[in-house]
Amino acid sequence: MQSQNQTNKKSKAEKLLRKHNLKVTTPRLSVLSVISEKETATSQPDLEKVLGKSVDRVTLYRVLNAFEEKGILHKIFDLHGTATYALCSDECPEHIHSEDHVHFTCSQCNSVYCLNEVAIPTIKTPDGFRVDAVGVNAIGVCAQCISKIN
Amino acid sequence: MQSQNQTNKKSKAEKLLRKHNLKVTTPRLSVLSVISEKETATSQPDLEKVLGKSVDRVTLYRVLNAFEEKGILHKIFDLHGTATYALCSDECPEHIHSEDHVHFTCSQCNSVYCLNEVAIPTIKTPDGFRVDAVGVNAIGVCAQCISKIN
DNA sequence: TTAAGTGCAAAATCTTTGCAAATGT
DNA sequence: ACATTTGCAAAGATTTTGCACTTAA
Repeated sequence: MQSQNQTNKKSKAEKLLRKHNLKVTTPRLSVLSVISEKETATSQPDLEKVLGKSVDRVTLYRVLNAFEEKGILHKIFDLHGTATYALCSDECPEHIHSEDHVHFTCSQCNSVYCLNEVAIPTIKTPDGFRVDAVGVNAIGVCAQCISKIN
Repeated sequence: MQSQNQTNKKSKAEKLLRKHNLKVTTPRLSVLSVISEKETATSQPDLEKVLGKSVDRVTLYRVLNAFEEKGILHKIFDLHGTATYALCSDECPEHIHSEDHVHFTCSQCNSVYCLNEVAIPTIKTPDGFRVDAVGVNAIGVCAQCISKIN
């Protein structure tokens, strides 16, 4: 069952890469694996820690950039301006990242959750501004950290 | 009239500094001057450009950090993750920056506008999450850039 | 086979830290 | 006069670039 799961994930990742004309390589699979196993967006430093020396730092930069370009991942900045990455929910058109869902950032553990279920409110901006997308970032304490605090 | 304006601004800035127990120095006044003259949040690189060599880069870092700590400025990250700074609307409590207003980021010119007038909607998060603050970031095209496009 | 991708070394940036000199109160 | 703040130099960290070697298709 565990291995079944692994297999599924692996083939999913492979399909994803092929769909975007990216060659299936070890570093790319590793990155996808780490990111898709986490519920929260993963920061670049975290990725480096988890992947260790199995993936070169420079390669990591290039893999993440490629994934972002292709619309596989989207980049969110946490409270400290550190880049974090999460799988695009469905199909992000390349180079356009609407991010039209709510991000929740935990001020304790610094995790970024993508809350796809929560609806985005409509914002009325003044003037002659055109709004293309609205991102909502809630800051607070996530369930895990709340239990730790108590 | 111009000089009258200058004088007003100057004394305003001075009061602001004194209120927060910060000494009134040339670099600090320069930074406040640049930031308060712009309608949009100013990025650190922009500040460096405008201030030139009149203010040391390291000093700029420290001035901005001090201002953020004291609640004089708040820090927003633009689409590229670059730190930008804007005056806190009223009185931010020190060290806490709820940013309880809407930010509008122009995808053309990368400017960040603080829309103090627009109300923040209430977000209902699931689970056992505790929400402390909600930030809303609208992405689109600002009035100036729209006219350029046409 | 061959174009794409990786890893290493090295450059270019960005940010922080330590300390002596300058400045505001 | 004295604590703060500044500027410089230097350390640390982050990100980018160039190029030879490797690998997937």
